Amino acid sequence: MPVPNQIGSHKKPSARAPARAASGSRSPPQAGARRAGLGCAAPSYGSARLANLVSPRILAYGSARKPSRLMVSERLMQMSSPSSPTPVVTRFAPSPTGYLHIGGARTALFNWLYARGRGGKFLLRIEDTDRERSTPEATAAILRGLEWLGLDWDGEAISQFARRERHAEVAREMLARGAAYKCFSTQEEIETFREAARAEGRSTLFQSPWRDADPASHPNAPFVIRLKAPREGVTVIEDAVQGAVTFGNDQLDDMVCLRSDGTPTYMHAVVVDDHDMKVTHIIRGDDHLTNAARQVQIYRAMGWAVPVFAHIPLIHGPDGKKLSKRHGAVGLEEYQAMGYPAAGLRNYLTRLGWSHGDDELFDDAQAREWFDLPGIGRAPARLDFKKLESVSGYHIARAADAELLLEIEAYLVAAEKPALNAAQRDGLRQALPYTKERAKTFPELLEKAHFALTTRPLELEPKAAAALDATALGMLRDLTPQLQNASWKREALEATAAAVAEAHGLGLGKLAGPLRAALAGRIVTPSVFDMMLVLGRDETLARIGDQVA
RNA sequence: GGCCCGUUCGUCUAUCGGUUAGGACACCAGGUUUUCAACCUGGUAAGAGGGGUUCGACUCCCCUACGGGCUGCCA
Repeated sequence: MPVPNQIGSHKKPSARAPARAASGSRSPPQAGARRAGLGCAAPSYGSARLANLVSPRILAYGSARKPSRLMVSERLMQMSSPSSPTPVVTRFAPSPTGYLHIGGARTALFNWLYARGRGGKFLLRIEDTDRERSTPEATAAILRGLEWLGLDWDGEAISQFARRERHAEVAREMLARGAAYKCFSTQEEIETFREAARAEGRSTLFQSPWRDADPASHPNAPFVIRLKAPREGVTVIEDAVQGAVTFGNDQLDDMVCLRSDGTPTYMHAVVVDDHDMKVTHIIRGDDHLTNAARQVQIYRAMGWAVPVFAHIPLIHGPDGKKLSKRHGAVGLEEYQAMGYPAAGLRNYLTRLGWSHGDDELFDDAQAREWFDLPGIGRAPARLDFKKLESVSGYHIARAADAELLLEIEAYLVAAEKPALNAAQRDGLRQALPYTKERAKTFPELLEKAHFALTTRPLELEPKAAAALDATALGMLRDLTPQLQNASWKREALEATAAAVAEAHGLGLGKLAGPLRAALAGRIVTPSVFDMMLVLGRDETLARIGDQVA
């Protein structure tokens, strides 16, 4: 687990490094030339590295069909080939407006897997520019969630809000480059424009009258800085998951980069931050696919290298609808509180919307090795708790006892259940080998380990009490002296029990039921012999004695 | 409304023009068994619909339907 991270550190070299250190070494921008010559009919990647990504066909005809996934993946492979030393840098950039959404957790997981599998970096950035909705509590919840899921990030989490000066600086530079302009239109004017457009059935995308205005005519009034986006041609996103996605530039308006109060918009801040953080691969929800087109225009306006985009489908609820609170658990913490092990959730979430052939169950090392962008599906996946349970059971069964114990205690805290006392912890530790193989969740495991957590006198469940009828008690009485002398080994105990049952002309099953009831007070438990081994001779005899007395 | 994305068993998915369309979860049946499980064996179950292209389409193209996203001085 990473050391607790501080938000908003200004010491972060990657965050505060001057822009020229990053962009100065890259190929010179060609955006200007392209805009003049081609009207931006073709994507103008500011980097030779990324130019590989685009097939000649796409470059020549922006509206060309999307290439097959194979074509895309081949180009991606070229990119990460040894000839390209660029280290992979991914990031997770949640808004701190609530809990960590399970879908967001999966996005973080994909980014983490991709970076970690390639010796790259996984960064965390908190998008807290919306001061109204951002809270420190939400940030803390996100960090806590990521730590629980086992997704460690490099360096300190970066606060986007803390970087607002840098965002403004870039906006001003765009202004200086002629790639942006000051817009003095008021919100009311824009609204009026939109209403009129709607009424006439025109596009409601705002067209500012200030786009080509003479600076001499600028009033002394508040203004926003808008991107001077190309109006002709198309913008193509070469997406590692969705393929080439083409947007007509007439669908993209001159978005606001800097608000009239001097703060950056999300669209602008992401691009600046991703560039400054040297992010090479942006893996995020496909609700950002359209945004990507607008963001690419900012990259081009600044002559920056465009990162690889991978827009992954969102997770849906079991009914196929967008995952929301009415589906039950949406926050990652709820999953911890339900008692799923982190490793199981990682495995399940990784497999949800991504595949590596028929592989279903794997550990982190395998996931890191196998995870790749072409394996990501394009359709939204539904949450299936049955499968989550199954996968979780697999991971509980193969977890080391010591770690399991720690995780179970953390679960107890998360679920707001009473903590284990020393005796219970010890009992659970001993019962673990006999219970973990058959539990899908921690509460289920605890239920099966109940016999080792409880103390005499046992409270009998009604069904357990019913199992202790006269015949049963008779057998238990006969069993007692045998147990006092038996060797406390599984085989010996089995033989002893079988002999007593046989003496009564019954099968072992007829004895096991009552014995189970006496030892655990319940009828759902591990093997009676396993329980006897865990309990020890004295406790076993005492519990039987409590019933036969 | 406009633009963009998606659609293989109930669910997650494999399939990269030629397969009896495979696996996993779930479900059903049987086996094993000291309960619940776990485990073993077997089974039911799928290419949204319609047109093309092709000797041959789940795979490529078009249309329709359905689902989702974007269309903000939110992120």
